[in-house]
Amino acid sequence: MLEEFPLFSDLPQEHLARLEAISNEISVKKGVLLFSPGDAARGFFAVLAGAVRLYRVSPKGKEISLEIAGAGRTIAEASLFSDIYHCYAEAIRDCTVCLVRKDAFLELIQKDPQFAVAWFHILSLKVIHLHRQIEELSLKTPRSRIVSYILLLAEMQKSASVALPAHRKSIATLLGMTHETFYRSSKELENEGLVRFDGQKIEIVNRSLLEELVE
Amino acid sequence: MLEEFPLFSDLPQEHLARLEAISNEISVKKGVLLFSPGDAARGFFAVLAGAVRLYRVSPKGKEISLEIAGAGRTIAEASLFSDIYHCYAEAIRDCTVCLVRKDAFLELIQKDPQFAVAWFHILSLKVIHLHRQIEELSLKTPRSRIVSYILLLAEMQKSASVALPAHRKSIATLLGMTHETFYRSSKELENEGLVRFDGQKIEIVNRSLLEELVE
DNA sequence: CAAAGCGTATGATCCTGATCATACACGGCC
DNA sequence: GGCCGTGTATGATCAGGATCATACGCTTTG
Repeated sequence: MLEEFPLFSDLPQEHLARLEAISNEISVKKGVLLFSPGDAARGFFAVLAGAVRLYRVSPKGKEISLEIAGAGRTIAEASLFSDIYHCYAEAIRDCTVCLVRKDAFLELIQKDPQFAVAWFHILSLKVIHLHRQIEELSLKTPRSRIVSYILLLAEMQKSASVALPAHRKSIATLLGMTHETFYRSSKELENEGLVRFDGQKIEIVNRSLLEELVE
Repeated sequence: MLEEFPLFSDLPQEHLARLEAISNEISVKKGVLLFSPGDAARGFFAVLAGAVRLYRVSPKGKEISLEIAGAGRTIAEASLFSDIYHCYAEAIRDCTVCLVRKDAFLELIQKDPQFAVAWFHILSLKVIHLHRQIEELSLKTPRSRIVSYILLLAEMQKSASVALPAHRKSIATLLGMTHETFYRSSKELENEGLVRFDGQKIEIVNRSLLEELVE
C-alpha cells in the first residue's frame, strides 16, 4: 500500500541529482515562515527534514491548516505557474528544505521526459492524498477523524508505532476540530485500550478494533 | 482570478487535437457509474458535458463525496499510475466524457514537452482547488461552508448568477453536512436577502455582505 | 533564578447541527 | 391517469462539540 504515498525522495538517484542541481538547500528554525501569501514565488519546496505546515487565514482571522508536509514531501507545486504564493508555509519544527527554482524545473521536465513522468506520478499521488484528507474532514465525529488519521499515518509509515508529524495542536486544526476536542477524544481512545500515546509517538494497540470505529 | 481554475478545455487547439486522438468519447446516463473501486484503470476522464461525482463508501456504508467535476474538468488522473480505480465515479447528470487511454497519454507527455507542461499546470491547479475544498470543509458552521462554496462557484463562473453543478443533496455531502442542514441554511441566507435561489441557479444579491460572513 | 510563553490537559456550560419524522412537488413508467 | 421514487422542504428532539475558564509542566529568555 505504501506505493500509494511515495515521496520525491524515492526518486531514482539520477533524478535526485538533477533536482539538487537546481535547488537551494535552506535551514529554517521552528516557527519561521517559508513564505506568506503575496510573496513572489521563486519555486516550490521539498522538505528534507522537519515538517512544514501550510495554512490560510480567513477574513475573520481564523487559521485554517491545509496540509502538513513531513520529510520527503513537496509543497507549493502550483507556484510553478503562479507569480505569488497563495498561503502561509510555517516550519513547525527545525527544518532543512530545498527550494527548487521554478524556471529551471520547468526547463528540466521539458528536457527529460522520464523526469517529467516521475513528477507526474508524484503530483498524482498528492491528489490522492488530498482526496483522503477531504474524506477525513467529511467524517462527522472527531473520533472518526482522529482514528482515520492515525490509520493513515500507520499506512504511510508502515508501522504500528506512529510518529506524529507535528504537535497535537496543529494536527487538531488539520482535522478540523479544536485542540480541546482532540485531547479529549484521544484520551478516550487511550482509555478504551485502542492506542497508547507516548510523547510524539502513538502506539496502535488494537488495529482491527480501530478500523471498525471509522464511520 | 479565473486563471486559477483553468480547464483542460482551455488548452490550445493543437493539444486538444492530440488528446482527442487518444481518447474515446462516451455518453453516460444520469445515475450510471463510470467506474468503481477495484475496476481496472484504463485511463483518466475528461468531462465534456454534464457532471460527475467522485465518492467513497466508508466501512459503515456512508457515502463520502470527494469532488464534483463539471464540464471542462478531469478526474482520476492518478489512474495513470495505478492498475485500479480507488473510488466511485457517478454521472449525476447525463454526461459525455472522454476516456483518455493511459499508455497513450504517458507516451504523449514524454514526446511533447509543451503538452507535458500544460498538464503539469492543470494538475497543479487541481491541487489548489482541492486545497480550497479542504479550507471549506474546515470551516465550522454550515453557513460559512455554503457561502464559501457559492463564492467559489461565482469565481469559477465569473458571474453573479451561479449555476449549481449538481442537485443540492450532492452538494450538501460535498460540503460535509446533511441535506436538511443545507436546505435550512440556504433558506436563511435567502431570507436575509443575501442570495436568491431559482431552480438550478443562485443569484448573488449582496456579494460584499456575503464575503463578510465567512468565518 | 524568575518570568513568560506555549503545549498539554480537564471541567462546565451552551448552542447547534444530526437525527428521525413527515410532507409535498415533480418526472418517469406501467 | 395513477403510482412510485427522488429531490426538496420543515418540524421536534437531543447528543455532542465549541467555547470559556483554569491549571500544570516544560522550554526559552532576560
